[in-house]
Amino acid sequence: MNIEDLPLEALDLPHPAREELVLTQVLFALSDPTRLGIVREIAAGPKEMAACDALRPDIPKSTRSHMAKVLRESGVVRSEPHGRCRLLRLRREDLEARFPGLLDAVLGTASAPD
Amino acid sequence: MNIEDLPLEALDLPHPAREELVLTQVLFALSDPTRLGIVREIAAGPKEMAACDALRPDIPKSTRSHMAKVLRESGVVRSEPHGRCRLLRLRREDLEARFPGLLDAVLGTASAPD
DNA sequence: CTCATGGTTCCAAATCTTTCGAACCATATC
DNA sequence: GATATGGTTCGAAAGATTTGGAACCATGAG
Repeated sequence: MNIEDLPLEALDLPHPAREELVLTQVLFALSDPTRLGIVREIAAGPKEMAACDALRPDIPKSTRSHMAKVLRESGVVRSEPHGRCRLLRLRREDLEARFPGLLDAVLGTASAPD
Repeated sequence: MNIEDLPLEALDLPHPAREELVLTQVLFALSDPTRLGIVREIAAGPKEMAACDALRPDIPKSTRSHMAKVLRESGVVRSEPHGRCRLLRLRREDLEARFPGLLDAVLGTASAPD
């Protein structure tokens, strides 16, 4: 059974359903360089929050958590418990369904100097 | 001679050059419902600021001007003097060159309820 | 069970954005 | 030239977002 098939309620933090995604909120979530950096990092596959370079240096826990929250609440990312860590997964299919081509366009752009 | 061919310095307000466009700034400019509304309105062709529905109701001049400014400074829009008015023009080619597919993806989405 | 780790929540401070009045500027029309 | 119109700029107030410390929670490892 795949995590995608679980009802969203099964996860311990609230995630918007696909139909609830709002374009302006998604654009806002992606409009911050650090958050966009996280998204780029998990584009190739899910990644533990603790392993994200964009979150690592010396950023306090609460700040990192807040960044993940903005991505989660906008529906860009799914955050699932994974042992002691949290796995961040890009909600590719949901985003593609609601906003076709958007993610590819955003990720397709060379990352520097954003 | 086309406005597109003029050096940016020829316009009375500063516009970033194509190479200077920054993805996160563009996304931020588009992440506000009113500003996105303006962009949708000028997607089919340039439009006078004064004719934009998104700006019309009872919004004070200074507020409207500020909204146009955010779009202009991020490079989403070119604002050219046009008689007494100002013509807003979507910087399609520049955006397409820097962020291929982004604008289509953003505009392709049904506008409601964003 | 105990501890370390990774993360969340709550809260307050700092920062950034938005809003809008007032003053001002430019163009078009009379 | 005078006036009306559409817009900019400035500055201040209101509102949102971001940052980070402290307390807390859950899981995995010992």
